[in-house]
Amino acid sequence: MIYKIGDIAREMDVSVDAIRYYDKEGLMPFVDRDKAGRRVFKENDMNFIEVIKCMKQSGIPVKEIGTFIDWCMEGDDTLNDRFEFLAEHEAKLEDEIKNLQENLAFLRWKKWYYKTALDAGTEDIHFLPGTREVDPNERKRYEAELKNNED
Amino acid sequence: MIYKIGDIAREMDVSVDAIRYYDKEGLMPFVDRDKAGRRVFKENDMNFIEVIKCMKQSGIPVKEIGTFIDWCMEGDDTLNDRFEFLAEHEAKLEDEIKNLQENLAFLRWKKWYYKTALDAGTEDIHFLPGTREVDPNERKRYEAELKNNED
DNA sequence: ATACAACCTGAAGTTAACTCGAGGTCAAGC
DNA sequence: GCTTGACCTCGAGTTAACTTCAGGTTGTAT
Repeated sequence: MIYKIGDIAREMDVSVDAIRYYDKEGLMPFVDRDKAGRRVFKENDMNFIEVIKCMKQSGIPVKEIGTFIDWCMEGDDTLNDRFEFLAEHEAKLEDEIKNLQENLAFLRWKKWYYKTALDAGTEDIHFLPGTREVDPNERKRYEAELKNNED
Repeated sequence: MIYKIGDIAREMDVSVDAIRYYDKEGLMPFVDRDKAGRRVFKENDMNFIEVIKCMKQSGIPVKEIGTFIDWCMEGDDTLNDRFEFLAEHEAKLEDEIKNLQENLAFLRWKKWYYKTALDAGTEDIHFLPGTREVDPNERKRYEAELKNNED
């Protein structure tokens, strides 16, 4: 089975132009061409495409992915480099996920803040009396309500 | 308690220039100035700073954060807009986290791939005999090993 | 046979989010 | 009184990752 650039773009969920850009930046040294000069991707190339897609989505810059792919082309001498690269980015991704989960918790508390304000018809319910300053205890009130709903 | 731009930069973990940029882009209409023209952040401003930090880290573009902050300045008429904004980004963030977790799982399988290759001294152990094409069964072998280690 | 969609290249353009440089103000410490 | 560090503005420069444009080739369906 072979694939054309459009198939790859669909598979990676990016534009055809983006694929050409990746290729130009050295992410696809494995790609063949047909006699008209069109890119032809083989079945085994899909392993690389999967790797590139994953790394892109994980926020690894194109140049770094290029380094990794270069190593893949060089053979067994670079096995350790590749392993360390992955281990490093595994750790980074773990951190990022943890951070995003904290951000998500924060967004949820703010959502509660606005839901309750909306129910009351005004944000005043969260302010210190007579001011427009947020009562520092409101967050605790939310956390308590959260715990309460865990039954 | 009041804070200066350097304090805010440290708190948000970005450069002082970045804070000035955010301000210029309309993210900080609440900030006061001292008589020398220096930015002065009040205790209540820290609520906004927290929101901005969270949204930035969640990947929300500066312009969109600006829209949200504008709504905050406008009062109770925009409560619903703000609630919907948060609900929308909550959903996006949930999706992104799910996606990153899948990417993390993929990175881990690739790490296993290279660890085993490293132990064997060659990537050949993952190739179909006589080729340089990855054996499609290798991933299943990894998954099986994963399950096995769950004891 | 001709239209059309899908592919190609090279070069220029775009956008977001900073970053840097030049030139200046101000308060505190020596 | 003078230096130093933290702040200021304005405007230009940078970078990554595409995107768009102009002009051209192919293979297939009507």
